[in-house]
Amino acid sequence: MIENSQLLYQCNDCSFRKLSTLIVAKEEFDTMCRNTVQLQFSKGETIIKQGGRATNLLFLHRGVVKFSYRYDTGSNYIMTIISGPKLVGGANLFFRDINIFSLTAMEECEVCMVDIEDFKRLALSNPAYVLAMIEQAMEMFQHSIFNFISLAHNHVNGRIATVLLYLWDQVYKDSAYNFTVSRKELAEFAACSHENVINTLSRFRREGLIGFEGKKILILNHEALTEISKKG
Amino acid sequence: MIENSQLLYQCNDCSFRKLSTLIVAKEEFDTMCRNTVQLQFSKGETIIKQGGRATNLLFLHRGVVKFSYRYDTGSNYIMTIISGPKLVGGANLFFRDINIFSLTAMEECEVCMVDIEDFKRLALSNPAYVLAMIEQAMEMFQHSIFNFISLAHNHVNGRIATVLLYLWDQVYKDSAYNFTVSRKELAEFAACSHENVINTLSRFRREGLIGFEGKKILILNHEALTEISKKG
DNA sequence: CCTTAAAGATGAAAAATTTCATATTTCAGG
DNA sequence: CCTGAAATATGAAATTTTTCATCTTTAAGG
Repeated sequence: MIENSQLLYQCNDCSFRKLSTLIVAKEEFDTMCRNTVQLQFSKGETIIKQGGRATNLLFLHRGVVKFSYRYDTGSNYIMTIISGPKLVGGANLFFRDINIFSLTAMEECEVCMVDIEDFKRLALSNPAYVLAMIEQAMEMFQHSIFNFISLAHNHVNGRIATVLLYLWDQVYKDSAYNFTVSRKELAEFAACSHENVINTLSRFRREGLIGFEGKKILILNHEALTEISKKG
Repeated sequence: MIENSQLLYQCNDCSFRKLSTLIVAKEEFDTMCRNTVQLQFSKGETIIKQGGRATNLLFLHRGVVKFSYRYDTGSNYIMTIISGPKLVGGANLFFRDINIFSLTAMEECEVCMVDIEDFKRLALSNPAYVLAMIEQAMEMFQHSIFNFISLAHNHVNGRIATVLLYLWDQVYKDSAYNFTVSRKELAEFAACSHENVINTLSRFRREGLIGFEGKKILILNHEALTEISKKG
């Protein structure tokens, strides 16, 4: 457990700790966390910077973050968006020294940064723990892959439908946050121009597939969108 | 070691065994392989079928294979192409029961199929071995990711350049095989129509960037192609 | 409350891409 | 050697997508 009087919340409530201590002893887990820091990030803040050193394993307690890749030309591509509580940093943190992507808070986020060496120390004495953590990280990866497949196969229509459904079903459903991703971010996620996103969203709204409530996006016809996501 | 008088080749020469026994004892490795089978696949044969059960860890000794995803509509997308010797099946085999992709031989292939339960048994007693294997599998994954990023960001020009360079640098260079991927397969890899591949390859040839030698594709101007891969 | 910047919206022109029609080449099998 | 299927090639029409110009709305700061 983290020894700090100014903790944002108590480690007893931590879902990462609960999950981990199903496999490793509480004492072992708390030893791993002796260099761990709890951090808070506001909307738009960079948590991990592309090109920087990967020295921590990251657990997202609360909030929504995006993984993005930036080109020399300045354009961005969003690989995936996820909400906590979830282990992040399997793909780009586990076994690479340098971060491939940036990680940016899309909502107020609470994060624990575990020292990667402390994690490896525990991992080497607990093979089952490694397997469980990798499985966690893979889950996130698999979602990105299906998004990529949609990208490779579908036209913008289908790509935007896929992205909307993913965000609705996997990220914002049952979450305290509103589904309020900007058109520009949706464009970076669906890999098209932001004008195309704006047009497509307008059309989806005219057709009654989605609705707007202020900045919030609502899925009104899940089946029809699923159909578009698959076929078009 | 596999006890079989009709082995395609001897386990003493196996690079998977050499790599593994840097970390685990020879006896442990050979115990893991007691249910392992050596198999040979001809060009076009399916090694692993999308939707089928994932019961084996796969080591590609020799040959070239493609990972592909098939839609209900019948269209294919090639996720990546790799050449042996390499561990395959990290992403779709390690921690999923059902294969997400198909694996198809693009050349004569020699493969060892290790029972996943036998692997897990060894893994649970050797955490360092898990880490090493995951790292192997991640390497392959990272290549797919950069290909996906090119897909998301570039026009067909750049995507085809990226794919050609990847195949030339990572798959066919220093290999006994010829770079003879069909236009249709290149299209499935670069996510565009095969006509577009044909046109683009013709243009690249006219501009002296690539050359054909029978069915074989040659990269003539690596720098120029790299430029296109980055900027276009 | 005003000002300004950013986000959202719309339509037309330009560019990229796919589809389709058609032709040629290659290659395996009878 | 012939034949048919598959791969390669080419060009034009149709479609999709981006780019650009312009405008409105929203949100934040002074």
